Amino acid sequence: MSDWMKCSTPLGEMLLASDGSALCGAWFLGQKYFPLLAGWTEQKKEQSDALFKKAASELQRYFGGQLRCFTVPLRPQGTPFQQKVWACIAEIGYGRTSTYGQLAEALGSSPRAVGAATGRNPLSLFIPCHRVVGSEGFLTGYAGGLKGKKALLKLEGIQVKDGRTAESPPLVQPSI
Amino acid sequence: MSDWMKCSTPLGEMLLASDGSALCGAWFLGQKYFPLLAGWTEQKKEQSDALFKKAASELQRYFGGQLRCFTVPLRPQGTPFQQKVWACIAEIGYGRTSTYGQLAEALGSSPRAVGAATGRNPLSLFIPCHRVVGSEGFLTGYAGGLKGKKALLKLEGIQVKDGRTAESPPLVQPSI
DNA sequence: GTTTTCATGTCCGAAAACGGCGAGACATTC
DNA sequence: GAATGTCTCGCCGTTTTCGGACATGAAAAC
Repeated sequence: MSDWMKCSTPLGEMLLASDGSALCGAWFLGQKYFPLLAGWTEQKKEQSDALFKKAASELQRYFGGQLRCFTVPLRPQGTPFQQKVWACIAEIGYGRTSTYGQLAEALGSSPRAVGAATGRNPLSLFIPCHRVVGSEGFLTGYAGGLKGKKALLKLEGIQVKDGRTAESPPLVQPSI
Repeated sequence: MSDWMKCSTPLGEMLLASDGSALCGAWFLGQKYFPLLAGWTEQKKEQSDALFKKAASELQRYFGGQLRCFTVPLRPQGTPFQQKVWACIAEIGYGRTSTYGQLAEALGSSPRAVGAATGRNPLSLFIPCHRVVGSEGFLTGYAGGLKGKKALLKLEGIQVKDGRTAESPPLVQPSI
């Protein structure tokens, strides 16, 4: 149950998906995990349109450096564990980073599992998984490519040098 | 998401479950397949109460021989295939029987698969799976015990002798 | 410094096991 | 010959099991 639209960003084209009342997908074209959603009733079309409009506008402002916190309603779909991971990631503030290990500890899970769940994030950018890096600050992976991850971190004011973030052990931090 | 109540019948105690707007479970205590339903909001309590009242009353009249067709709204939960099987079973009229094989043929499936789905019927009595017997009329199985199945068939006017129904090849028949 | 080795939790796909059956093949009775 | 009984095998949807694959990290070995 989903409507979708394309939307272009400095990192390449994205696909936005809505379930009628909230954003449930934001993928880079051609990224690895790309669930195809099915089923769709005409009636939700209008609400989706409004949603997309807002999402696209927020993206634009984000990339312009004029927005630090998304307000589109989000409803990512996944397993209970994945939802928990994504919820944790959502709390990492703009310009901040956290590590797979830290998230794992907070969740009483393992870094590996967190990594896997992070990789399935259906809401690139909106759920800021680009703010999650390896324990030593290495970027390790991103749906939009490591170059994309680097660009995003730089946009948010985080130095990336030699493939890793500058500040040694990054900290979790609630958003403003 | 379900509220429930106990209810006693000549075949033993039953548990009735509601999802707030329809009956979604009617199990004999201690039967094999007994899905535990979770989650429940207070607000649906009242509707459920009315539902249960009606269900219990219909059961009583059914056992008294004064009711041949249940009218409580049903919403059994199961896989698509199970739903189809249960829908088929629901069409076997009072005092009639069908076989696993006949149902299988009607569904383009196999007797074995139909048997399995029948065994998971969450709405004993309301979905009259006691009217489904083996190809030779043998009773083969029932959540409330074979004795219960026999008693129900007898109540509906079907002879059971030597563990099998009298009329040789039973027929499918729409309810009145 | 590196590199290797291992432990880890979760998810996914494939494969196997399991039924509230039935039909056909035989053997065994009258 | 029937009429009965036992056996085997096919049937097909579900459930269970198992084996990898991972956007990791910590410790041990060079």
